[in-house]
Amino acid sequence: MSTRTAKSRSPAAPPETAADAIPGTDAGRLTMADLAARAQVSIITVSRALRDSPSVREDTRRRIQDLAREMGYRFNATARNLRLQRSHTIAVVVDMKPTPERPMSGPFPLDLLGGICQELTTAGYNVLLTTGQSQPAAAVHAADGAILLGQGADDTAVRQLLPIGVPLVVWGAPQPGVDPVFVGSDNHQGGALAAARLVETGRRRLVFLGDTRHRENAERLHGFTETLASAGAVLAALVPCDFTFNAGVAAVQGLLADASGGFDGIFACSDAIALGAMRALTEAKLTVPDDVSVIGYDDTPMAAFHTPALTSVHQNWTEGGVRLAQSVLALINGEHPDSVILPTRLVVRAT
Amino acid sequence: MSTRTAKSRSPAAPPETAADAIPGTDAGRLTMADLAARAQVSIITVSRALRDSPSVREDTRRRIQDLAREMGYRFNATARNLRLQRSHTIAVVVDMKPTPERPMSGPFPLDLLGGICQELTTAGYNVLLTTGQSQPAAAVHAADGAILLGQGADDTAVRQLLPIGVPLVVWGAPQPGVDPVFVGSDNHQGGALAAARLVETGRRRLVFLGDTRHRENAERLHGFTETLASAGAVLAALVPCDFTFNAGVAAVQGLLADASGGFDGIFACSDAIALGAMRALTEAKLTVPDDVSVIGYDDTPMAAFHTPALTSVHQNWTEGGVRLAQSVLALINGEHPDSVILPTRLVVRAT
DNA sequence: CCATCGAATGACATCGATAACAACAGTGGC
DNA sequence: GCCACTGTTGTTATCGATGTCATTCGATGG
Repeated sequence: MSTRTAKSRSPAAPPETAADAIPGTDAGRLTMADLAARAQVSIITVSRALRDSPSVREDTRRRIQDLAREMGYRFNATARNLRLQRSHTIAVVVDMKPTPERPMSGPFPLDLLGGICQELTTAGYNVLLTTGQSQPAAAVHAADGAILLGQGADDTAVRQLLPIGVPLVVWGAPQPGVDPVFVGSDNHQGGALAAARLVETGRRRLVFLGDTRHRENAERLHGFTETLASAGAVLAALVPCDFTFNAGVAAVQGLLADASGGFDGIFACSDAIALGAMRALTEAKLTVPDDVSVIGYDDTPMAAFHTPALTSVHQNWTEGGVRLAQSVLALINGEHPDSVILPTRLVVRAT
Repeated sequence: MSTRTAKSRSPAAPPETAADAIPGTDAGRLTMADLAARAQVSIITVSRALRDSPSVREDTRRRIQDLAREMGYRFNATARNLRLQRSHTIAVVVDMKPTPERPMSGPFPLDLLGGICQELTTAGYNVLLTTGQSQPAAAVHAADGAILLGQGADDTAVRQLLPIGVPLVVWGAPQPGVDPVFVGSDNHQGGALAAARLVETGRRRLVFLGDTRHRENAERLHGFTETLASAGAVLAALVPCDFTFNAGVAAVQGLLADASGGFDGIFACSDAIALGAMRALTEAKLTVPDDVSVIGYDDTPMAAFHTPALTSVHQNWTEGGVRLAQSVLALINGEHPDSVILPTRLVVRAT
C-alpha cells in the first residue's frame, strides 16, 4: 500500500482494533493516514471522501465516512489551514479601557459579540477574542480578518491594526480619513431623536452630558444641536463627562450649583449618566420629568426597570455585530463594502 | 546556499529589494526561508534566532531579528502549531439560551470573558469564542482546552463536550458526577448570606424566587433554607420563575393574589427578578423595605442605581474568569486541579 | 482487436516552522 | 601533534491535509 502504512501510532499493539479509538482517550490522535490504512485506500482518497468530493465513488465515500465516525477520527484544522494558507479565523479586538471601575458594563460588546459569532460561525469562521491590553498583534497576524470593538476617544488601536495588512472593520463612527471600513449606529440620528422628543414635550433649555472627544458622542451632539436649533430651543450647557453613574451625578450637581439660567431637559450619552443625573435632580428636590426631562442612551435593562422608567435611545447591537461580520467577510472576498450606519430608535418611557 | 533560495515569491522582480516588504502590502508573505536567503544562513538558524535560542551567536541573532523587523516578516502561527501539535488556543463555549427577549443581559459572560482573556492571553494562549447554537464541536476539536459558560438547567452541553477529549472546565455549580472540573461561586453561601440578612432585619416569613432546576439556584435555595431554619424563620413560598423582570412581577402578583399567609421578605435569584418583584409590590401599595424586604442576586448596575437601591449578592466574575483560565491551563499541563468555589458577598443597600 | 475516453484512485510535492541529529570550527589538555 | 570538547550552524525528516499531475481499469466505438 502506501508508504505510510507502516507508520502506525502504536507500534506494539495491533492498530487495527477499533478499541484504539475509545472516545475521550486522547492517546495518539487518528490521522487520515490511519483511516487510509484501515480502509485500504490512499490518504488523498480519504481526504476527498471526507469532503464529499464527487470524484470518489458513492460507496467508497460512505464507507470511509462511516469508518471515520466509528474510529472517532478528529479533523485537524491546523494542517488544512497551513496547506490552504488561510486560518478561517477572524480576530475580534476588544479595546476596552483598563479602567477598573465599571470598565465596560453595558451590553456593549456582549450583544455585539453575539451577532458577530452568529454570523461568523454560520459562515464557517472562528472568532478569536483578544483584549487590547497586550499587543493584539500576535493574534491578529494569524487571522484572515479583524474586527475592532473600541470606545476609544483616540484611534491608536486603529493605527496599530491597519498596518498589519489584515482586512479590518471597525465599530464606531466613520472617520474623516476613510481608510478602514466602519460599522456603527447612527449617532447623529440618535441625538436628533432625543432632541426632537425633548422639544416635542415642550422643553426649551437643554443640557448635553457626554465626552465629545469620543467621535460617537460628537456625532450625537451634532444631531442634537442641529435639531434643537431648527426647533428654536437652546443648548443651555454641554458638560463633558465619563459614561458612569457618578459622572452623571457630579455633572448635574455642578450644573445646579452654577445658577446659569437653569434647564428643563437633559440628554445623556449613556443610561448610567442619565440615572446619575436623575439621582442628583431628585436630591435637589426636582422631579423627573415634571421639572426636568431626561433621555439616556443605549436602552439598557437598568433604563427599562428604573422608576421612573428612563426614555432612552436604542441601538441594535446584535444587528451591528452581524453587519460587522458581513463586512469583514466581504473584504476577505475582495469586495469593497461601504461603511454601514444602522438606524437608532427612541424608546419612549416615563422620563 | 539552501535549496530553497531559488524559490522566491516574485520570480520576475528582484526579490532582494527591501521595497518588497512595504508594511501593509500583503503580496506574498515572507517566510523564514526568505529571511534565511537574505541573511545567508539556514532556515533553522532563523527559527532559532527569532526564538532567542542561546545556541545562536549573539550578533547573528540580533542581525536576523533586525532583518525580520526591517523586512516586515510575520510569523506563521499555524505552521508552528502543526509542527508542535498544539494550537495554543482555548475554546470558550457560551451556551446561552436562544431566548430572544434579554437572553443574557447581565454582566455574566462579559466580565467572565474579561477575566478569561486577561489570564489566557498573558499565558500566551488565544481565546476562541463560540456560541452553543451551532455545533461547538468543530472549534473545540482544534483547541488545546475548553471552557463552558452556560446557564443551562440541563447539562447537555457538558455531555457534548466531554467526549471530545479536550481538557474541559465548566462554570457553574459542581455536579454529583465529578467528571469535569468546575469553577463557580458559592451559591450555597450566597443563599445563606441573603437569609442571614433578612433574618437580622427581623423578617420571619420568606419567599424564594427562582427556578431550582438550575443547579446554581438549587444551591442557593439550600443555603437559604438551611440558615432560615436555624434562625427560626420559615420559607413561606417557593416560586419557580425565569431570570426576567416580568417573571418577577408575575411571581409576586400570584403570591399576593393567593392569600396564603403573607410574607415579609423576598430572595430573588437575579436582580431583574427582584426589580420585577418590587414593581409588583409597589403596585400593590406595599412599600420596600418597610413591608417587604428584597434581596437580589448578581449585583448588576441596575441594582445599584435603582431607587430604592437593591441589596444584592455579589459574585466576582472577573476572578471567576481568571480561575477558569488557570484551571484549564493546569489541566493542559497534566495537573489535576480541584474544582474552585469562589466566595460571594452581600452588598447591603436600601432594600 | 486496438485506440480512446472517462471515472476512480494514487504518488508526490507542498504549506512554514521545528526537533533530532550531524557536521564543522576552534580551543585546551596531555 | 592528537584527541576530546564546546559552541555554532546545517541537513533531514516531520506535523496532517490537499492541489496537481499521473495512473489504472473498464467500457465503448470503429
